[in-house]
Amino acid sequence: MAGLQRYMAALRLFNEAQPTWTVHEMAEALGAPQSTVYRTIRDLLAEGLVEASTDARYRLGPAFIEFDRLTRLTDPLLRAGAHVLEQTVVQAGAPCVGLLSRLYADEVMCIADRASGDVGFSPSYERGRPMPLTQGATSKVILARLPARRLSKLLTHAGKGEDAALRAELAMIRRQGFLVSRGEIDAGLAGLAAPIVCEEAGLVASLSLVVEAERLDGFTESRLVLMLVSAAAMVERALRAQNNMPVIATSEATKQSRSLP
Amino acid sequence: MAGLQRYMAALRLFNEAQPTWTVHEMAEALGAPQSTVYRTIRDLLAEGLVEASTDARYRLGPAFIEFDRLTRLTDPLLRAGAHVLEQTVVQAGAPCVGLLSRLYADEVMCIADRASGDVGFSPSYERGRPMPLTQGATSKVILARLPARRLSKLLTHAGKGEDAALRAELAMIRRQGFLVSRGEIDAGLAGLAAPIVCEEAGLVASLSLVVEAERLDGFTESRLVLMLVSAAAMVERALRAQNNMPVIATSEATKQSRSLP
DNA sequence: TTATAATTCTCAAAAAATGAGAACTTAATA
DNA sequence: TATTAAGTTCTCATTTTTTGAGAATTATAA
Repeated sequence: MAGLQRYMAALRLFNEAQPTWTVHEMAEALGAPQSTVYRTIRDLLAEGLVEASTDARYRLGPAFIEFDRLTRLTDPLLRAGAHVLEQTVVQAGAPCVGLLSRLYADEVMCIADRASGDVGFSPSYERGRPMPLTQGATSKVILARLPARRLSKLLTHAGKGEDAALRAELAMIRRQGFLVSRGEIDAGLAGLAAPIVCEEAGLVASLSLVVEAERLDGFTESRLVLMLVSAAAMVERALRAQNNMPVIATSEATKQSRSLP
Repeated sequence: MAGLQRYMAALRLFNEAQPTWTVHEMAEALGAPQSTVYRTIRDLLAEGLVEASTDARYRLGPAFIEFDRLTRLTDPLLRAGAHVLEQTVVQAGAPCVGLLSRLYADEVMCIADRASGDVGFSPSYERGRPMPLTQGATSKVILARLPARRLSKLLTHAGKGEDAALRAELAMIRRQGFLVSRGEIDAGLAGLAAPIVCEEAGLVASLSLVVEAERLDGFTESRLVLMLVSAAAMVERALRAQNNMPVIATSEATKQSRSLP
């Protein structure tokens, strides 16, 4: 393996299940000789992408925290949606976690989460954690609004190309404009999601709420869905406003977007 | 330039001041032909480290959010300190921002920040933003506790190797065990910081609070300093506890390190 | 100390990156 | 629709880097 791939293959070894690795372990996992892995690690160390732990182990380094901040400042969905996300959680008026999520490779990843002050649970969807494409309201509203070609490719890749039930469900979600699911990801929790689509930016995402399923009576469900759909529309408008002006926020751009009704 | 450096040089172009770049701009900035830059970008795209923006521009990609989460789950200082940080901010009983910070290359970077509910300011120190080594309480308490050799190297590198006043101040901080500074980073704000040192982990960091300078009367200052110093000690203990129980608890590693005094 | 593990270094062979420009795509325009 | 122009990928001979095996060196622990 060559170039960037070699380095990324090494970095991708570090995961929740095994957050620290020895050179020996990495060499085994990558099928490469130790001398090569040492060289790889040396380069990654120099860039702050990994750092030495104890006992000759290595872990991911602080550079990611720096780049994460820049991503946070840069990502159009975050810039457009962070404020709405916060409002949504506050206005939900019940213990809940709000999520902004998007496609990431062949999965869906939450890029911002915001809990109300009083939550006693933590959903599997959380900032930076890739989640399955075809499970949960958060993911499925995104799938439902994907361009046909992109969807087909993704589903095929996920081995769900022939799943007629899923296709039908996605069509239903597209008509309905939102989705509520119960216990599909976490037992006892319900997800409510609305899609966020911005053609100009080639962006399909979702705004969702996770609440305790038993607290979600019919009235609350309707109220939260209405709120979510409106909030998603606000994010869409903010995205469009962004697109009509450069990403680099000059003071003028800031003024303009603030003056929108 | 070769290997990882080439890719990182490209990624490091993306910053707060210019968060999106065209290939043409990058080629100019890197002093490389466009064909080379296109290849670099193609590789970075494939890994999710950059993504296409509008108008043939590129921005940092979502992979950093994923790695950031793993870093958050992995970093010993975060694991040991996140809870104490939250407690500290709550117990401060005044509008404030709490920070956990550490060395990062030749700078100091906050790796966790936590605002009390009622803050009306945002300090320059924030999660993921590299800050100068020699300014602000947050940075200076770290410098003060660095091993002599490391400190000299860093100061020389920063062009402050001969700064006798700084040396004297650091000696004072070392004796005192904390530092309070006013307006050194942000006008109108004060920083209070205590060092966090864990030899076993080769770690020197700081726990700090940022408050409005005018609200910081003598009594409050003493109270907050006491609290910070205690909180820092708690983080240190948590770090030591972690070190006796490696992140991956293989039975052998556990046995070995537990036998440490 | 000695032993053991961790890390860096050496070298020729193999593989990959380079740069200039041609070729191809895409989006906007006349 | 034809025509640009801009963006992106491709081609190929040359240069540069990476590779792997093991030796050499440097920490670390008994």
